[in-house]
Amino acid sequence: MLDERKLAVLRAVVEDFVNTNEPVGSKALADRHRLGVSPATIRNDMVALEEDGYITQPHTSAGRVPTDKGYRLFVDRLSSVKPLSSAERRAIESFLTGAVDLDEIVARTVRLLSQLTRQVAIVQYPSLTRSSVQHVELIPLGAQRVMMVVITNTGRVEQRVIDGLGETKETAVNDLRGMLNRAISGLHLGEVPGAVEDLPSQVPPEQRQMAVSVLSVLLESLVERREEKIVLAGTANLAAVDFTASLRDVLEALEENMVLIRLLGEAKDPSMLTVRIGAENFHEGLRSTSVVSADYGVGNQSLAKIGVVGPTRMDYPGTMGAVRAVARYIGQILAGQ
Amino acid sequence: MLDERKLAVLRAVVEDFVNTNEPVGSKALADRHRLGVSPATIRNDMVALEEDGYITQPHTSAGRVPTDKGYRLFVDRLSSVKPLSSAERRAIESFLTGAVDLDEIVARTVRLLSQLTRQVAIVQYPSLTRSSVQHVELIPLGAQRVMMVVITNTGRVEQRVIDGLGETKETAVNDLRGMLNRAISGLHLGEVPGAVEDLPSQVPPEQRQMAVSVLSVLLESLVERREEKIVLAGTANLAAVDFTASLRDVLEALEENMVLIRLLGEAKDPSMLTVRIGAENFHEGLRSTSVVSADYGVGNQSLAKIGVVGPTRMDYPGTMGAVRAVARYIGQILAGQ
DNA sequence: TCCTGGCACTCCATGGTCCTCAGTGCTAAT
DNA sequence: ATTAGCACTGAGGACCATGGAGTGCCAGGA
Repeated sequence: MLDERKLAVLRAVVEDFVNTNEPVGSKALADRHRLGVSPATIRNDMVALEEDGYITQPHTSAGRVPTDKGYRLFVDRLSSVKPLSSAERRAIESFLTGAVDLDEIVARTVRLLSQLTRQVAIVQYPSLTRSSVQHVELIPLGAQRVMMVVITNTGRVEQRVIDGLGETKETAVNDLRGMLNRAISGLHLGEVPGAVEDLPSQVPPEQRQMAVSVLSVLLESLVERREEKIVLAGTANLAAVDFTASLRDVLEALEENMVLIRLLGEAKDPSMLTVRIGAENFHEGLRSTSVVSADYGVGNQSLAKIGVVGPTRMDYPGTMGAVRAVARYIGQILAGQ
Repeated sequence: MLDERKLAVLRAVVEDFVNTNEPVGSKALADRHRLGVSPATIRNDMVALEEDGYITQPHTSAGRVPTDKGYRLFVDRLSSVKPLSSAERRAIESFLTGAVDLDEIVARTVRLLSQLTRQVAIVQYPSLTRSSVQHVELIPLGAQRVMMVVITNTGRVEQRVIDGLGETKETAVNDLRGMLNRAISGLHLGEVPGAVEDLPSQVPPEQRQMAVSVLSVLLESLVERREEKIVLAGTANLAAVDFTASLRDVLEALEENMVLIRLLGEAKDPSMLTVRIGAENFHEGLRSTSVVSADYGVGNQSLAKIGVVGPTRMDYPGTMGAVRAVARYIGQILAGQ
């Protein structure tokens, strides 16, 4: 069983290993931390911790290194999220003020987060799923084509060119625009398909083909691509880390949008910090990394996630603090927009 | 002076070094290439080449390695751009067909280029500078705000929310939209500032403030941010390379948008391939990389650039071939849109 | 005059040996 | 239960010898 002191030893091992990146021995522990016992006692505790799988030795006659399970216990029970320093708070404010549009908010956020944590930061664009339609615009481009622009209440804009409509009259486009907006503005995106279902039957037959084309593109753009956009920054910070897996594998994983989406997607409890450690990640190339992620949104409505990817050997309290703070801050910015 | 044979030796040194990543010696050269002379003769030529600074020895009793100057001569006079294999041509076609909008074209292009070259690819969005206004749309968002969408003939869409207009009437917005489109659609972006100069004087005084706000945002979005968007892919390919500079420096440089823009921007002769080798790059962190870049556009109008960043020790003919082919292909796609 | 074979030389890379030392597990004493 | 003491282990660094790839130079040959 793990008594108080063994837990203290584990905490000390994690902290020292994160700092030094070297296996930590019993003597070093006794020196640096006030555990009140001798190295020999610590050694006994270490044997117990090793038997339970929380720490391991790279080889005999080396110090101990935390296992994934050890980090997990550390995160769950032995550490608390570290609040940001006031300097860091100021950095956040100065970084995010003055962003003119959603693209810029996201771009700045991801850079900010990577600089705060000195790791790779990931930011997902606000999801379309939970947002609602603010306005749909149809803009004739020449005689054959129409551009559709959908604006959501989260500031996100989707645009598409719709082609091959045959001859389209300006007035017909205007009619359709009006009809569309009456039908769906203010609705949540999930409600859009139902709301437009019987729209084609309401337009004059000679315009029906155009209406159908426009609607199919509309549905496609809202439903199919909804979680797609993700931005990342700070890959340079990976160069400093020596991974057990190859750096190449990690970089490759990070270039796959689908991987990133799943990585952020697997949070259990929304509005909470989620930490996935080492082998808890589904992706092969990320077995030696940890992911700290959080939801952001306005009010208690979650719009999307942000996260940080780094070596399992990371400063969890600090990283968690930064992720949480940035997530909250984005929420405020978006609410203010 | 450099006679034919010395040039042949230099070419052989570059080719072998690119293949093997090891200093190449006189004997190996004589074996692998049909130079028709003995190793001793090659050695003499190498001494000459070294005196002129085209190759160098990592240490005595090692083979020779090309210098930046050597690569430069190789690129300028000793190699020709390698046409793509038919498999590669097919890859390009299948990769780019089916892209629905500009974002997707760019995203696919950059992945394609990085896969073809196995290096880091950079793609710049079509510049606004040389494109012309297709349509300007003003969309009221609630009573106080207006969204402006500018669509260019290259498929690029800029959008901005304009805030703090006070009470804006729907009809006033419509009037302004019509006036704007009459004034600037079809114009090159460079001509826009002149064309809208006296527009405020033409609107009724009570709407003048709104008009001024909208115009200032319009000019700002077109002029100030024009070259900003750049996308990159394939950083994982850097992991395989051992740089003399640190990998971190290279990754950091590649995360700076401004650096990338300058990197692509410094082409001398548009519509041609540009190669910058090693120290020819202005940026510290990129001293051990080479950049191959090219313009793309429709007709003979250059819209923006694409490029590849890799180690100076790269397959120049192959990389140049891929960059040129992809640049041409994007041109076609954009023209067809 | 240019090329080539021969030769002595240089220096890196490889691998073996030895040694140090941090850290361990175990035992006996407190 | 804790601790001091001690023998043991294995990684890593220093040192050295060796092999070999590659060189520069020179003298002889086309």
